[in-house]
Amino acid sequence: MDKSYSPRDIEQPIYQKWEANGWFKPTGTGTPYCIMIPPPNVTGTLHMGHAFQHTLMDTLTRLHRMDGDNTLWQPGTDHAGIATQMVVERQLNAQGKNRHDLGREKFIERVWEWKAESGGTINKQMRRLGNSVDWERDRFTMDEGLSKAVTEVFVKLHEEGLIYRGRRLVNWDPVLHTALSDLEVLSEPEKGSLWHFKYPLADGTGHLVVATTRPETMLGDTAVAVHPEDERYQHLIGKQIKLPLTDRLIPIIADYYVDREFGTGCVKITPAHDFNDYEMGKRHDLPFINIFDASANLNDAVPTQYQGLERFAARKKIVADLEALELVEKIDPHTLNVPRGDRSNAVLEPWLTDQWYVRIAPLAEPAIKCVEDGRIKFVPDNWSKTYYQWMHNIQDWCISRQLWWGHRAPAWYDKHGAYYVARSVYEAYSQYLNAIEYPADTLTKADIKPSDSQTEIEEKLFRFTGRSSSDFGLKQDDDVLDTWFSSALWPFSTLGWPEQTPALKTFYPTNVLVTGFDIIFFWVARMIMMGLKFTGEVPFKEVYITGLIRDENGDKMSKSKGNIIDPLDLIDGIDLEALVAKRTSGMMQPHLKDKIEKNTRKQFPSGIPAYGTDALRFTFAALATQGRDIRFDLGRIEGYRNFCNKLWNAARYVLMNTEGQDCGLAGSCEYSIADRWIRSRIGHTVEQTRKQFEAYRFDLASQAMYEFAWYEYCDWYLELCKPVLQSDSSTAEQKRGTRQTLVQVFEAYLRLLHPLMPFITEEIWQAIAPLAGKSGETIMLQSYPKTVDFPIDVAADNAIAPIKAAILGPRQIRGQLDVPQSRKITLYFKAAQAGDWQAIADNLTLVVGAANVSSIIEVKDEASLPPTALQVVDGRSLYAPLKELIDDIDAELARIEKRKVKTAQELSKCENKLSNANFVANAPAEVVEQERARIAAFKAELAQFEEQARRVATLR
RNA sequence: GGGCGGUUAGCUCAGUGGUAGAGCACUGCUUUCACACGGCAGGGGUCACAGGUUCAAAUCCUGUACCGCCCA
Repeated sequence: MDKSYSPRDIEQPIYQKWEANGWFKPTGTGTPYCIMIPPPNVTGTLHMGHAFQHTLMDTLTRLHRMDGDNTLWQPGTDHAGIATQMVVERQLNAQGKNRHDLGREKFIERVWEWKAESGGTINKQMRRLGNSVDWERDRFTMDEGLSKAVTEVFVKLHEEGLIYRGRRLVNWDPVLHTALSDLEVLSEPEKGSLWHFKYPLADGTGHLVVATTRPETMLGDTAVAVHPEDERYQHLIGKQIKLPLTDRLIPIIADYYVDREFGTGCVKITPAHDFNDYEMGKRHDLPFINIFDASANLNDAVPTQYQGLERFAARKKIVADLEALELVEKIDPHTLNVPRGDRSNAVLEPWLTDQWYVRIAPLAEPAIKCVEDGRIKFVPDNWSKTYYQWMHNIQDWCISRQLWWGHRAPAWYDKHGAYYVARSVYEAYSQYLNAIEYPADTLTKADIKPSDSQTEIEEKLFRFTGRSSSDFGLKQDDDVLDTWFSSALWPFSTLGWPEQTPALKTFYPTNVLVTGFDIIFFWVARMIMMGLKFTGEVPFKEVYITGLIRDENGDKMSKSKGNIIDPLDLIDGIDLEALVAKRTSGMMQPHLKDKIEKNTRKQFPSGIPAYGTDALRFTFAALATQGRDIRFDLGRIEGYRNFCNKLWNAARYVLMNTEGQDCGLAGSCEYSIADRWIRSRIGHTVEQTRKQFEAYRFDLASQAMYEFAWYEYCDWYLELCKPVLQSDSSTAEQKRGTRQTLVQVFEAYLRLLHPLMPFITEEIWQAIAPLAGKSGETIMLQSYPKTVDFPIDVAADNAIAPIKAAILGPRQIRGQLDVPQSRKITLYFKAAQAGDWQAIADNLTLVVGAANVSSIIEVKDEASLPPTALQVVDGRSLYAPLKELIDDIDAELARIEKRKVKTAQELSKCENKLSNANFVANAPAEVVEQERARIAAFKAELAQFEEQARRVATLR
């Protein structure tokens, strides 16, 4: 092994070997275990959140694979309708073109080209992250198979009346010219105004005052509403208003929906441009006057002087015109929720259109039930409440989008606007002919086959019937479906549904979904609904909800904030200039550039060093607490990079002491107490790690592994090995026992750690495994360690305590008296319990070597000691002759005093507890006993310090 | 308005009834035989606040304050 740890050199060759050997594929034997990747946007890149979740998924995947399961981690990407279309349109804009210049077909070709160009980025990133997905099963939501699933689901839902076409208000994006679902609307409070307008009564008896936040919609008003019990307006109900700026008369109606407290208590009603007014319009049978076109400019339903005006220009003009008519009573500042599109950020308009909807209530009910009855479990469990709350208030889902990129709705229209939802154009024609009572065998007679393209079908049909396209042709719906509609089918469509494939039978329902809480509604809930509907089973048994990765200030990472960190930059490192360039290029809001540059230079004055994949992965695991927000700070990853370095060097040490030597593979071995102890500890660590992984506590699992490696194996065991291995007095059996333990424990530990840190463990394992008698091409297919492999050894755990005390005592004395650790001293040891001295005596070489003392002497009577420094460790007293340490008596006295104060504090805490009669009476006996024992120990310690102080003082 | 979460060391966070913890940062010592990306020793916290339950509360309950997220 190289002298220094260099992740850059080891990681990618290892990954290539794994992939080339096909080791990521399910083995075909064992219990099936499957995780579906949440498909990222095919043209995007993986951000920190992806890298985080992928780490957790890969860890679970590797763990189960090593545990013998038939393991599949299913990869893939989605087509991200709006996002992708926007990117390609922007590319066209840069060339001074738009999508309409190209036409639909050419435009879609362009998108596919762009997908081919950029689509590899994510897969490349995943390989760098070590993700062990089955690449041969890579899927894309627009693949033929997955598209077939989309069509099948659409047709079936339509057949059952669960998909319908409806004309109603939708959230319309006037910039992107498409409808959006409720979830894609972001409402934020924004500063605006509340305009108070006088609306004259038609009978000339005066006016009333309406308050509105959207003056421009007044041209579409078809009523004014008051609360039915509002005493102020009783006399007006039923009268007519002469709507200013128009010639219309509109009624004054009464409706309980009106909030008497808001504004004047009179509300203008614009049924075609407000969701609440829409409902009221239906209740009162009001006209729906649509005053906007698709870009939210005023259309020809308004008086000529306003036609063609952009909506906010219209607002200004209308207010000005009303002012001229002295119909504006007042304008108050007002904060209102403004709905904006999550992609375009444009202010959305409620707009009357025809769209496809999924009737959601019948799907939601079983989806709620399967969480209630535990067939699906959220981890942490709290998230089920979020899920319920949304599911109980769920609205029908608008699934059509007026885009070009996506799955086109499988519906065909005839010239009368009647539509035929069908699995193919052939089926559509067949339905159509049937609907218009054309002879049923026309298609067959015209020699039309189900596999024919639309062009072929129509050519043959028109030739056969002698009719024309304009008269007889069908036209497919222009709309595409919400990307989430196809994502909702992901757990079964990727496995081959609607075919009953072996993969589907084996891996569905999948085991766990790992995702962020931000897409519980978008995705998780919809997968559950669709999974239950079309397979009769839940799509996954558990949903592990991760926190969201934020920057060091707790802010969400986003391109516009310029605080994004590319996971690959943490792996490879990046210099400051490149980082600044990356963060400030291709910005949507160029005016933020200076600020972003300044912040970046401040936060990373010398760029980002290379930490390697393993350190990054370990950091993610350590940060995977149950909290909702995860602040990513470089200090953490640096610490875990150091951990990698520690492991690397520990491996070098182990190899230096075992390579080419007898590691006891054949001959007999004698285990030292340290050997037995570390075997017991790795067993304990295996148990903890398995338990925490089981509970998705990646943070606690990583902590258990970190602590074992650093604090037990490196800090203690490697040190305790040295005396045995270096001493001439230890026997061959003893040396073999220690060498064997060194390699066996380390080898097991590498397997334990492998799912989290795949690369460094593989690299080291290749060198260590043969010495431990293990063979195999790769660590990733070895068995995951089991607790029974290293049973707990209570006797060894007990015996190591006095040994540790004998080593810590002199170390602490030297440290506290500022004496170099290298100075050899005589050590006096006073036992705390039976067996203490025996443990020391049995391991004299070990202790003398590790403690760096010249000799250890058992103390029976303190009076016989020379003047010494005292340290109490874990109840055991350790003395070292002062003359071997220092000349300064006061230094030792001061040190003793400090220890004394600490002990006295602890003692008084315990005494307070025990002096409470209720405590003694009510607390469990063992707790009381424990307190009593602690008091005794503290008292003994205090007495020793006092005696010590007295004796040392006499030296003055 | 409804729902959910947070407040523990300088910073980032573990810790669900019984001796307050980790990483980073900080201080001193240590560059010799795995590792200075190291070792050893050490300093630092009335666990947001107020009540309550309990022999015992960071932990359970109630309320308050502040911060945050989701939904309407």
